[in-house]
Amino acid sequence: MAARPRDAAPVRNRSQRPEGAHDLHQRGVEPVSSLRDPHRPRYFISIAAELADVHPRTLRIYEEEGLLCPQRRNNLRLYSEADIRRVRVIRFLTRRQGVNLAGVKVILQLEALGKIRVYDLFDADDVERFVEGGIGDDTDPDRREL
Amino acid sequence: MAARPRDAAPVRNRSQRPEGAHDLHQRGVEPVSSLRDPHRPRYFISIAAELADVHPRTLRIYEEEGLLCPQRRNNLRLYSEADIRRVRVIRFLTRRQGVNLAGVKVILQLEALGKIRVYDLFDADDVERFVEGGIGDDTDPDRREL
DNA sequence: TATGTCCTGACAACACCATTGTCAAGAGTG
DNA sequence: CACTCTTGACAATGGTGTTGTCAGGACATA
Repeated sequence: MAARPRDAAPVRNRSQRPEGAHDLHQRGVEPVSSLRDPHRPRYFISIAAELADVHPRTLRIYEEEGLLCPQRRNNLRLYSEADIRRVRVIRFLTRRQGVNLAGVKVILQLEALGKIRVYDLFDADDVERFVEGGIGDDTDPDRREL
Repeated sequence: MAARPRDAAPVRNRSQRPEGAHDLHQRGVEPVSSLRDPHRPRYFISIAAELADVHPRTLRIYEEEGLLCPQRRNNLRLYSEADIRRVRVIRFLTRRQGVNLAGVKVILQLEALGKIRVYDLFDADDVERFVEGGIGDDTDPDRREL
């Protein structure tokens, strides 16, 4: 494989983190909930892609499709942990359940309306494997099972 | 177009109707509800396909996918009006909303669980155009609007 | 007997979808 | 300067949904 092109399989670059991100990565320090606000925009697209296990190009497409709406700062997308979790739900529905994006939209709208919870629709362990796992604490969900 | 091959775009053949079907087609006779039991298996696959505006091959695939379960008599599929209505809902979700079959399964399961009604999720007129319309009285939904 | 329609299992064509890849040109940051 | 971001665009690949078609057999009807 040649030199890694731009937006290729993402590699974490700490310098990309917005203000405050470093604090969250001190090993063994459990962040106070005010630091772990799940809606706080904190990750650049390459990091969010890595945490969500999708391509940055895919995140841009999800936004175009109306599935995501990350905040902007100086026209840079900043993803929150809630955004990342949402992408993981989408990933669960598309990869694991084979639902296409049109179907995902319907299902997520039902969840937004409070009629369902994706968690309750499928095997909890199955959903958990896709959706939960390190975001703020940077552990890889698959690696956690080792 | 050459001679119509088997299972091609369906053409109604009255001889295919199971017992009792003729009674329902007397013009101007409003059937008693006991005749119009929506769960009564009454239509061969070619007629059901025509009424649902899909191909017989598609009905067989829906059955394979677990989306439909028509009754059998002497190993012949017999579809009820409820079956046909269900196919029309599937058609609405796939053609109109672009949802794939995996997504349709999730949505229909939610309806079966009583959590949602597909009718309430979308514009009622839109759903109506796809789902309602002559089944027992053999009017074509699109033709009704003329 | 002949015809029509059904059955299962199988392969295929075509249009569309989802994800990724790549590119150019520009902007911002260190 | 190097890196990463932005938008807009085109393309490759594997998968999906619908339809088409085939063979061989079963059943009903004329």
